[in-house]
Amino acid sequence: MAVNYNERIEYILKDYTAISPATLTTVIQSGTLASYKRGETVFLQKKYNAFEYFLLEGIAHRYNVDEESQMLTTGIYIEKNVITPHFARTINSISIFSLQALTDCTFFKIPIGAFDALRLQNEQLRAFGQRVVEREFIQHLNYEALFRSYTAKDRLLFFRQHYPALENLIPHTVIASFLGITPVSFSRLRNELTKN
Amino acid sequence: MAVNYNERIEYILKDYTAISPATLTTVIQSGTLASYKRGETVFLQKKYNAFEYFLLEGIAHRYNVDEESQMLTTGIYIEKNVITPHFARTINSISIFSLQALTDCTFFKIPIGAFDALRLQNEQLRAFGQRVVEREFIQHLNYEALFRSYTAKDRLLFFRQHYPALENLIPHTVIASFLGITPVSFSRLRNELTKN
DNA sequence: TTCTTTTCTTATCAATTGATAAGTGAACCC
DNA sequence: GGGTTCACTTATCAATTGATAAGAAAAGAA
Repeated sequence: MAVNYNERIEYILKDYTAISPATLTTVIQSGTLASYKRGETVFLQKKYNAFEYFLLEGIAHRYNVDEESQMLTTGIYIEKNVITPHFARTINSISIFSLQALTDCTFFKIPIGAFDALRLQNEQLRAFGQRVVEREFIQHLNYEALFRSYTAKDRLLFFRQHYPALENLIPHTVIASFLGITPVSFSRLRNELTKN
Repeated sequence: MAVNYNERIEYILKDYTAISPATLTTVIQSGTLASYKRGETVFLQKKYNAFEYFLLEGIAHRYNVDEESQMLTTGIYIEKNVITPHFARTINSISIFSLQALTDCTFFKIPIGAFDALRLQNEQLRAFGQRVVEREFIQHLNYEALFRSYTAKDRLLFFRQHYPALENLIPHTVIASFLGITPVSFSRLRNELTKN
């Protein structure tokens, strides 16, 4: 079953705001497709990057590496979603986290200069960019509450609601890291929740 | 001892980027001072707000109220700092959190329209705005790691490093909420850490 | 002042989570 | 096929954290 990537770009844009056919065409012409195999890195923390990304197919996660070279997952992206925008994940275009494909992935990527130029000309794309940022902050707010006042079990239930079926598709170590618990605790909670 | 508020506005601006005397004057003329007594609300979640704020004197915190009307503190602001910028804390100028004075506070507030206009004309203020956002995201990243992979004791130590002496100035319930632990656990950790 | 209220501490016990190690099963390599 | 590695589970025990209640100290009110 072949995936229609242009339809997915349209889906993502329209998920945030109204987009005319002309705008859609302009966006599609401004970027290119990029595919990554499971495990490959899309961009690296502390490295230069100057693209916006739409995740068209597959699952990816963002992570940071701490002093003891332990990987910490701080976000998970599923298909038909935008990756956190460039301005919010870089400083002077230097990434503050890494992005890795957890399954085979296809992205649509647009050079940041081209996208900024489009936004200047196009009201719809300005609105799109603004809505993306708004959702990003709402999510941020949810997570602030989630990690401060919910138990690990609650966080797993939250995860299952927001990322259904993902538990069977990506490594449990990644999910456990994302939820802020050890893989052993994660397995224990899974066991406990299936008993009910 | 009287506080020179203009000096503090200058301090805050220059803490982020170079600011000329002319720019400083323009900023000062664009806003007004606003004072709040301890316990008073500066702005409320789900209410309209259209200002940028500099905290010149005092301590404030941002919080949200959950389903069980429990207050959850998600950020603490100390004097000579900017409050999270308008675009990052509102959706269509509706606040996504509340801000409350924890001690008597004095803010410098600028209507968002006036500040946006200044930024359009003034390269220094554009840079200022950008740096504020950058620091905001860096802090966000720190907290993502802090709550996912550090213990409550580590978070308290982090808090003491970043907010020295604050433990004696604001309610412990606020700090405990901010750290994601109960006030009882907070007291226990304080006790444990003084023994060393 | 005295009384009341609020804030913080301490104690006890239960529940959650982590650390470590061993076991199971699947995937992969030769 | 056998053997190895990797991912997940399960078990045991220790450490952390929460819930509840009671006590001590500080702040406010009359």
